[in-house]
Amino acid sequence: MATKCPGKTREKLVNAAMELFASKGFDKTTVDEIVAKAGVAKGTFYLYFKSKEDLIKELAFEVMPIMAMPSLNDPYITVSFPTLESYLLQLGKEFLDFYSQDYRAEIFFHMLSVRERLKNIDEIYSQSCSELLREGARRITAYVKVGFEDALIAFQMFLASLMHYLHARECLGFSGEHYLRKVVQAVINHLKFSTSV
Amino acid sequence: MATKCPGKTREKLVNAAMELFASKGFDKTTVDEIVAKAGVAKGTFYLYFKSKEDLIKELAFEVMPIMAMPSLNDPYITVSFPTLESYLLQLGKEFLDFYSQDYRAEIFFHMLSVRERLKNIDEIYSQSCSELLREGARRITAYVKVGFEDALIAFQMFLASLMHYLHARECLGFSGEHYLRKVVQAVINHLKFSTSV
Amino acid sequence: MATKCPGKTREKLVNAAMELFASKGFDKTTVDEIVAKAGVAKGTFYLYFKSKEDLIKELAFEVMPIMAMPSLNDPYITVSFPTLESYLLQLGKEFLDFYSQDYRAEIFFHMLSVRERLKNIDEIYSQSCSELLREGARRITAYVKVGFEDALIAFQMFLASLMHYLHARECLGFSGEHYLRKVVQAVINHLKFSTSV
Amino acid sequence: MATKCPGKTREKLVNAAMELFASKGFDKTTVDEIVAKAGVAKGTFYLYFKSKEDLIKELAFEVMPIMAMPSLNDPYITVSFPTLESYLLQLGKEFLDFYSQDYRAEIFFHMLSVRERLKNIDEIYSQSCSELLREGARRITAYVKVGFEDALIAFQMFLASLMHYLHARECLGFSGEHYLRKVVQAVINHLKFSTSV
DNA sequence: AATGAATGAGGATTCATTCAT
DNA sequence: TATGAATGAATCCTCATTCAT
Repeated sequence: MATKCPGKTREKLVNAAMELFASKGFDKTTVDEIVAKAGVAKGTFYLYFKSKEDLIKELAFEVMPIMAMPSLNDPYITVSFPTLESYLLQLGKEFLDFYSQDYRAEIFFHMLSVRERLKNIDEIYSQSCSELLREGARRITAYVKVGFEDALIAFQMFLASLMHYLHARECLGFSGEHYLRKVVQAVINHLKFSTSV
Repeated sequence: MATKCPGKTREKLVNAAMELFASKGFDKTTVDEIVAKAGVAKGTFYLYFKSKEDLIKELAFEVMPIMAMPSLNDPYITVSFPTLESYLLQLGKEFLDFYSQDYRAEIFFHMLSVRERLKNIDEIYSQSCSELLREGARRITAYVKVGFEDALIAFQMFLASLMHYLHARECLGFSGEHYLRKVVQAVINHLKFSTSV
Repeated sequence: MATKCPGKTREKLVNAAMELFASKGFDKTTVDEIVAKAGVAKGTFYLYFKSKEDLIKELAFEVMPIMAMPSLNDPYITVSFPTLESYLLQLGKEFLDFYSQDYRAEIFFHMLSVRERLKNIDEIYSQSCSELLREGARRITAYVKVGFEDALIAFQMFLASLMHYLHARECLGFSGEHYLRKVVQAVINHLKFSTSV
Repeated sequence: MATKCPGKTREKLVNAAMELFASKGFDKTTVDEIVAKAGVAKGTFYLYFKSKEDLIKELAFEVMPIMAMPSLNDPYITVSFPTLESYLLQLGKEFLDFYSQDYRAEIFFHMLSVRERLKNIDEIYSQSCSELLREGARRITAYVKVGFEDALIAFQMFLASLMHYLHARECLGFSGEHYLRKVVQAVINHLKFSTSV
């Protein structure tokens, strides 16, 4: 009954919850299940979280799309990725890899659906989404001569397509990589047009 | 206490549920609330639906994206819309109008998030999504000389962008119409490239 | 499982709760115990009461001192009880009889102690206590020529003594009847003095 | 984190508990709250008290009516207070002053209501109440020529009236002093009668 | 003496579903 | 068809107490 690894209890709870939320949804996952999976007692949960909903906030940030694209914040990126194409491929790969851990996609869609009810989550999402889009657009303008608005639309379409793929995979029949290449190509094509015009 | 308009009970229940699901989510909406809003007795609910989940299936189909684009199935459409651009603008307008009734978008995202758990819904979604994408691609090929796969990607990006707009609206700051024009333009640009190559 | 006596469920719950609250106190009595004693299912409790505290309000009024003295509101009382002494003896007897059902006294003292926390109960008590004192004083003035304030004090002392007896019984060693006679005599004595002056 | 003033921990706990019990009642006050208010750790509580109930006993005695009337045990009192009237006024003043610290009255009523359940408290109360009444009666007989039983009744009525005032204050509308004078007068009046007869 | 993380039995409340009328 | 009282399993959360440090 003693603590095997001190200080890890919170982490154990978060991980257990993550997996359960992914497979069953927030509302259907019980605190009982979380603590059972984490291997701690019921009361322990409430030492670390005020309530079940409190835990949700903890998870919300971790599955946001902005967390899925670390290269978006790497300042030396233009060096490693000389072309926009290679850069977008990198971002796309990161995104698909990140969400290939099923529970992340599940939780993220859950976020979207409960946004209305949970103000905290709504704020986290709105803010991180804005940041993501703006940063993405800024990066594009570093590669190609295009207006910010066009870059924004381009990046949003890129992001939207990746996101849509997460739940339309089986309807499309393409592999992630193939799909990604096609989408990047489409974005590039479109941008070429915007710049040449 | 007698039914004023016989035969409308089921409809009243469906409408009540729709609104409640949209604002509170499936799991948080109780049968009590549904019957209260519908103005019928508790037991009556079970005359029309085997269970709460049974009702969900009823609603699932109604908020699917395929229902949002009636023009996709209109056989005479190429007449009214001579160009791909005008056609996509029409589809996009229909889509945004359809989901401008907030509860539809809410319920749809809810669908996505519970798909894993509710096999029925998963099937409905997969099937209708496939149909939608394929029909959209087919239509594109009627306008421009492009391979089916490219048309599929193009249409999926179009659809994905519209869908993403539903929850990224406030992060973008564009009006629906402006955004739509930009997205259609991007798709067209890309397709021009694909065909010319 | 069928209802033996329709419409009595609420009453059964109230009675069961009354007895349990008396012997264990509000906080220590569980809803489980109440429904077990009432012979209904757990959920049934919440059909009739919003919460456990809601039930308390129901009981609060029933154990108030004003309920213990029905003769206080009988308009023909001066006929049956020609002297103040006989009238006070009657009121006192009613009071002691009422609270001889132990649970009433227990619940009443509980009320006093939770008054601060439960605004509803505080209001019920304050109002019913005012009414009781004022009516008692009015009755006294019908028997003897005395100012209202003196009558009020006299009646309050009478009431206070009876109430104190409920928890000081074993410290005094008198029987209820003997005690009552003494108290009534004291009140009468005092009033005689007030009037003669 | 070290104790600034060693040996004061127990006292800090008692004081914290006193305030909390007064405002929330025993059952609703948690050990968590007590230690938080006292500024010590959870485990420390159990160094000083076997259990929460153990602490209650500690407090019970401190709020008993007998503690409210120190002059009752002063052997030189007949010197300072030559008349019964002046003596009762003194006792009454002490009583009202003592319980004017609200939490004492609150806790005392709480005691009364949990007496049934907590044998320890019941014993403390019974004993201290007996002592109080007997001592009060004895004092009265030192002033006036009256039988012990009559003195007992008189003192009990005096005490009961004061106690009743603690929760009927707002129903009466008198100031404490005015009320006290009236009650003392009534007791004196009654005793005059008893002796003259 | 002091700490505070961990415990787990216990209690309030919810809600989908049934069924006698 | 329609009703709504009754059900009870399921779930969230509390809190007194322990114990290794």
